[in-house]
Amino acid sequence: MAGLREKQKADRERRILKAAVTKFRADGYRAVRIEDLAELAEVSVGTVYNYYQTKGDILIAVVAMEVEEVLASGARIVADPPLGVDAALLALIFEYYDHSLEYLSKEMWRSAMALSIEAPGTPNGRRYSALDRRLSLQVTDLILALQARGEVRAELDARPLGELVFNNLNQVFIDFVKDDAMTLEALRDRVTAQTRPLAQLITT
Amino acid sequence: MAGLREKQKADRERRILKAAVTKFRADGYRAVRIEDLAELAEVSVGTVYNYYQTKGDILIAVVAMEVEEVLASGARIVADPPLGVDAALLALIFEYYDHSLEYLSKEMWRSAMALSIEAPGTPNGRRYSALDRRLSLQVTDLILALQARGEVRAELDARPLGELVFNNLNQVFIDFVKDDAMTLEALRDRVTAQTRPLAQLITT
DNA sequence: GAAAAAAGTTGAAGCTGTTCAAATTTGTAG
DNA sequence: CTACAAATTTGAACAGCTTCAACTTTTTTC
Repeated sequence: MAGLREKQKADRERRILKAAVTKFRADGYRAVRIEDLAELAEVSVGTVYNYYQTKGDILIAVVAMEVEEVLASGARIVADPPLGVDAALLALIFEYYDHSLEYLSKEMWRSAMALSIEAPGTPNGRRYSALDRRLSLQVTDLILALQARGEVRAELDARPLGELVFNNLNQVFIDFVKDDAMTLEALRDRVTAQTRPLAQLITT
Repeated sequence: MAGLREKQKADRERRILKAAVTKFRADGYRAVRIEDLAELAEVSVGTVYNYYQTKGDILIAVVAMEVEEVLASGARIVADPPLGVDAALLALIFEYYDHSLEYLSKEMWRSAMALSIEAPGTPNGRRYSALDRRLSLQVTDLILALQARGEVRAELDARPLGELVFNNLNQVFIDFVKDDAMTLEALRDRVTAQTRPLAQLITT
């Protein structure tokens, strides 16, 4: 089919998303007004709301692209983890962390996290939470892979362990984006201090 | 001194805070307008802003009262923890959880958490983060107490371990307030599944 | 006790996310 | 090609948080 209408629709949505990525990174999520996005995307304010339910919805769409990439990178590590429990866990965690600021500023992360907590029932919030869950499952998958290789004690239940590790790395990441002065290196150091002793405890 | 001015000032602040507690619990943080608080407290909208910087600031003040109480309860457990590493850790965690909904609804928690993440530099955000830090330190203190009693391996560093346990209980609590259908019992079960194996690993 | 200064209160105006009824554009039928 | 229907766009209107210049109350000064 690909009628004129469909083509224009897809084009408008693309333009709005592109405007959002550009503006959010340049001026920060907070400072950007819907009117600014509409102007840059060459549509009206009402049209923006035709494609995205709220301002937060636009941000989540941007964040989701980033997290999908990270999940793909993580899958490669789970498929063939480095030797050693601590090395494997930290490789996955650093993969998450190191890519985190590639497309998103700390301010954008803060806003996205705040949105997902404040409005968990909305499509936005659900979408963000679903991504979190997939990240958590990926950590569990890694532990399962390490158990299969005989590196992690077989009697331990991988699921709660994976959740524990993910919850910790996620909370440390929250602290990281809350503090504009904190470097990626400091972030790595902190998570290492907490993850390594655990890794040693669960190693066979 | 206690001049008339000081007395009226303290009285107004008290009335605003009381109005906030009442209204937030009754109608939810989101639904309450500053105008509603002003009306109930018998002041003008402008006066509310004279005592609190933002709407979020009022919420943080309410939440802070709650967390202070929880810290006091927690201190009693740290002073004389139950026997057994898992029992002691879970006693402290349950103390936190069980009191959490006494004065605050899930919606209020969500809003407060979102605020602290979104605006970490404001007095509000800093205040909330400081409370989190004190909670985290309390968990570390408990582990130190258990080490002193010889129940936790002496060679383990209590600080990162305490942070790990706190980060996990905090993240699980976030998931709890994000899901209106989740019960306190389910919350306890989840944190137990994750904390107990760790407790066993660190036990002497 | 009156006048001046200091502190605090007030509510209308400003700003920005969101809604919705009218207008426009695109697709379809005869 | 014209008339009609369906889908989409539009921007003015609305709501609620926040600001601030004018006003009121309390304190200080003489």
